[in-house]
Amino acid sequence: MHATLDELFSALSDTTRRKILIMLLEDDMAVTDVADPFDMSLPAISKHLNILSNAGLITQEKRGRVNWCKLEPDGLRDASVWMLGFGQFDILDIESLEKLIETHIDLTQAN
Amino acid sequence: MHATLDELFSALSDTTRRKILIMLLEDDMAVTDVADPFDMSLPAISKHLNILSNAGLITQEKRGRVNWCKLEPDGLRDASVWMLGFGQFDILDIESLEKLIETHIDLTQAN
DNA sequence: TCCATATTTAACCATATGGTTAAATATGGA
DNA sequence: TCCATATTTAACCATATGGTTAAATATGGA
Repeated sequence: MHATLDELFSALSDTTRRKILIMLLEDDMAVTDVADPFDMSLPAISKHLNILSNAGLITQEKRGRVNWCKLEPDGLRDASVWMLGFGQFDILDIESLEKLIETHIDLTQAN
Repeated sequence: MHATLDELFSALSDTTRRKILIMLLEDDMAVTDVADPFDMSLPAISKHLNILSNAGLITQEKRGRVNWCKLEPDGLRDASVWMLGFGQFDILDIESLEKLIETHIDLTQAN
């Protein structure tokens, strides 16, 4: 039931969907609220959310009549692994990568 | 003339194209040689190569009648930046990321 | 029970995608 | 000059994608 890399990258290849992911970084959201900032019909957003679900990037949980969308934390993993495994470590110069990690560790220890 | 993230992720969302990128990691290749392992017509491969070019993932250089394809080292950068900037640093657990970096630094210094 | 709210399903449409084969083009070499 | 090799272009095709509107469905609340 693992999403394929095709599904993953394909899900990421649409601006609307990437924006939705960023929004969900903030907090879980109902479908209607996800749709709000977009100049697009609700069914269109519903379809985008399905694509994100199938790609394993979000999960949806129906409580009452509200369908809550939340980010799936591991969703990007396979794509990241492919990109790093691809071996072009210089993609991000190592320095800025290290800085990111340090920041992350600081945040982790601050917890 | 920068490729969009849409183009980038879309280019990566096809198995054939990802395989081509891996092949080019080895060495630059002529179109015919890229096509060889695939059960697919030459024009189909030619189109895939165009998509990879437009996404900024490869460059092509015509020498004589041969069109040489080579990996564009920075091609994945924007996609990586998006994914890291997305903030899910735990995608790859930090430890394995650090190991990758150490390995990379070792290789760099061995040069 | 009945209406409002939240969301999905169905039917449709235009365009994009990934493939095909046949023909065109350009270069190399005898 | 003429053929072979390398590749692209053109025309086509089936299916996928991203959108629409209208109708259906399910739950909440008065």
